[in-house]
Amino acid sequence: MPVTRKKELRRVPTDFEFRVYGAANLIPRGRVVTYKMLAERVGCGSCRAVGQALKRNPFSPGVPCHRVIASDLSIGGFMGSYSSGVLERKRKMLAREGVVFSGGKLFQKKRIYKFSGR
DNA sequence: AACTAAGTGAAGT
DNA sequence: ACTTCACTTAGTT
Repeated sequence: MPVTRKKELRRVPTDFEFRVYGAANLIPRGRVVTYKMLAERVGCGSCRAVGQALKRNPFSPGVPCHRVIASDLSIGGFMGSYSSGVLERKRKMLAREGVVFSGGKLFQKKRIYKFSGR
């Protein structure tokens, strides 16, 4: 068999997904954005849609999906899970970039990256 | 039609 | 003031 593709797991990202990944890719190291902001940036009125796209992120290490947090400054989810372990990993990654969480919330608001232009 | 890595508001503590 | 719960929203698959 020529192709060992696993159904839709490796399907080509849709236009919408590319938009989301592109926006996420603009987030500098040491900064974070909220799902809502990302949603607005990609012209999407639904933060959930963004979450779905990030979840299926094919550029896992490339696109900094771990720099996207919830609007209430809580860490949100990661890889489709809210498990302590996974979230812990996310927190650690962010901490390594200087983004510190305290009490489950972002410590410094100034770490929030504001999308500039348009 | 069903799902979602969210957001918001309300209520309780 | 902070935490928890339930409902709603908009968009994707």
